Amino acid sequence: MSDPKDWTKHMAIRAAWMSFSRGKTQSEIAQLLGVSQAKVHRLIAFAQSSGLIRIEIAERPLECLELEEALSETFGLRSCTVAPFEPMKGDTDDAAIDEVARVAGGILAKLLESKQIKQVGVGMGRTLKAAVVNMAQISRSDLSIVSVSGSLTRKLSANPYDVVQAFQERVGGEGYFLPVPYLARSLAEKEMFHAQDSVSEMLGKARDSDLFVIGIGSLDDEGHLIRNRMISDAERDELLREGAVGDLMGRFLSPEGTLLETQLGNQAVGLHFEEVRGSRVLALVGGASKLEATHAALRSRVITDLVIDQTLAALVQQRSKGEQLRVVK
Amino acid sequence: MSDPKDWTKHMAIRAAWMSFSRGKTQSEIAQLLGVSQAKVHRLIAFAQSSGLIRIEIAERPLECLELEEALSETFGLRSCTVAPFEPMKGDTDDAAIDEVARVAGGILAKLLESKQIKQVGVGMGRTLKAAVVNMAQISRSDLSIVSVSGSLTRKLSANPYDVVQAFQERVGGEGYFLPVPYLARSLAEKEMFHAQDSVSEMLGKARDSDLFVIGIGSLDDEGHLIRNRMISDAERDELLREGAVGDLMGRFLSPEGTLLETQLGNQAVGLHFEEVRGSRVLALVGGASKLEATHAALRSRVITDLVIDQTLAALVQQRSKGEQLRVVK
DNA sequence: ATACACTTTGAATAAAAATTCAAAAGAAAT
DNA sequence: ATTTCTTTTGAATTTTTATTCAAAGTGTAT
Repeated sequence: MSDPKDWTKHMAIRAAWMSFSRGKTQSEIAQLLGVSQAKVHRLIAFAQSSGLIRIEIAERPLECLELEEALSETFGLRSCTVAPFEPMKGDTDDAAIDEVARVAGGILAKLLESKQIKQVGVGMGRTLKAAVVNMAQISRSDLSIVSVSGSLTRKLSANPYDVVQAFQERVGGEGYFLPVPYLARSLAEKEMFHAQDSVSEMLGKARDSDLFVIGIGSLDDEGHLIRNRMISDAERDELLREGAVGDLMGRFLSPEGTLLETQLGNQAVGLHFEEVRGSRVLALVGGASKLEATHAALRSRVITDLVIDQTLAALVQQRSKGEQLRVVK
Repeated sequence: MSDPKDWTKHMAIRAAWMSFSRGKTQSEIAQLLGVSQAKVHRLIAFAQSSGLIRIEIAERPLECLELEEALSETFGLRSCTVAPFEPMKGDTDDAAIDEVARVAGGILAKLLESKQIKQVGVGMGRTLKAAVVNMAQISRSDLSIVSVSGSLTRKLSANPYDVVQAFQERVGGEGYFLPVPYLARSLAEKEMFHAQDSVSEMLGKARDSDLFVIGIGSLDDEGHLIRNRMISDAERDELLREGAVGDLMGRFLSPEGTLLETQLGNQAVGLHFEEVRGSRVLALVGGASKLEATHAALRSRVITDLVIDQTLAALVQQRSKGEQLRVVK
């Protein structure tokens, strides 16, 4: 009780109960706690930011439910969850990603609480990382968390190592990751990695996951590949010229959702998306800038479960309707 | 979407997401929804009051955890949960009961979500009713909910019928209750009831419950027996003279937690607490006025699991320490 | 149609929460 | 011990939320 960090947490919990459960005002709480109203505000803010307080809304708006049904139907999904997100002036793609992460955090927690799933394969990306951070603590020390791709990337706080790490913190299971790069420098280097026993064993293990949780990468400036300098601008331009619209587990996709045979795609160290086809694959994606990539990824039919924000969902649905019309013509 | 009730709910859900998840102000939401700020406030208030929004605080204050441990130890409880409740000027026992109900609602939902429990026996009382109302909706259509006592009581919205009903609404299972009075008018009448096949069958079924959820009754003006005119003032005085401090499943208790052989106690139609000894018995109790009754009930050692408010818990703990000292002396 | 009771609405206002800012209190380095 | 830099604090203020109240709307009985 003397540690100042513990004291803050303890007081934050007391303040949170008085505020949220009893409905007392910050001034009343301040009086009881012997601090200022501003301090009470800070305590409650701390409680919220450190995840001590979880606010759950039982239902999603009709608009979302409709999109869920439409997308499930169009892309043959086993489940689809559309995170409510009505765009308002002043918010960017980041806000959409936050919403997806929040909703996905709840879904992941529920999914993993049942002991059906014994091993999850995880990809990389900002959305994924945020979703795991938003996940409530559960106890699943029997769960294995395996990275499906190479885990060495310069800096980048959303790298596989980091996602696995965060996952482990929340569920208490065992984490595995590949100490090799995400993208090899050459085909030869990639083959060298894959030839190593430790790597192939790891990938073999990853392949056996009961659930894969992955992101969808876009090729614009917002995409993690660009943003984190995993590919150069020249390489990006090359990919765009070849018709790539995004990546799924490090492999590049055409707008039709088929694999684009490129040099760079073959340099990805990790599971190929064709290797997980047929397994349960949960994709998390948010932000309007991911439209092309998401549409392509869904058309690949590898994804079985989707969490997506409302705005992007509406765009994808609209796009797929357009495609259908064009085909009919 | 044209039904005004549905419209309100739908808009409330939209507003709730924007407010709680996105952190938008009511004015921003009002603009998007095309209504006034006051309306947005009302929509969010509606969402909260109708249970669409659930706020969970991950941990309880240290004070509560300490009391939980102390009470578990003293009264041999399998589990004990102390609902945070630091008394502040202006709140009555009702506020404490609310807190117990909130916390208990969460515990019940979690307990029943696992399919371990196939049948619950429920008692009566305000606290119980409130706890069930606070329970999140779960799907357990295989669950049986059985009243452990007679269900006919004049008015009184916390009667067994009502508790079973509310329970059923939340979990979707089957509800059973006894269409006989809670307290018979005489011993003869009670025996007549018990002699009926339907009644004895029902009680037999109730006895097989995997979990009993009950309240603890006090004999002061706050107690449900008095408040709802289930016993007359004269009867109450008689009970007090005989040394009764409260009731457990309709039977009256001495301060030591032993059964008080009284006329009235024998008129209770329903399971006797001795019939559930050894089973899992979850008691819910809140409010400082229940001190004597709670202490006695815990001493009976029938209760295995307890949800209690912080203030009452502290009082009970203090009282039991006093008793111990007196014994040592 | 008209009167009556009862809701629902939003502008205005009161109350509470969030932020700002300057002062005080701690650390870290000299 | 002194200086410097960072952090923490609460009074004051701003911003947001909650309540009040009068007006408009809705349904019902006559």
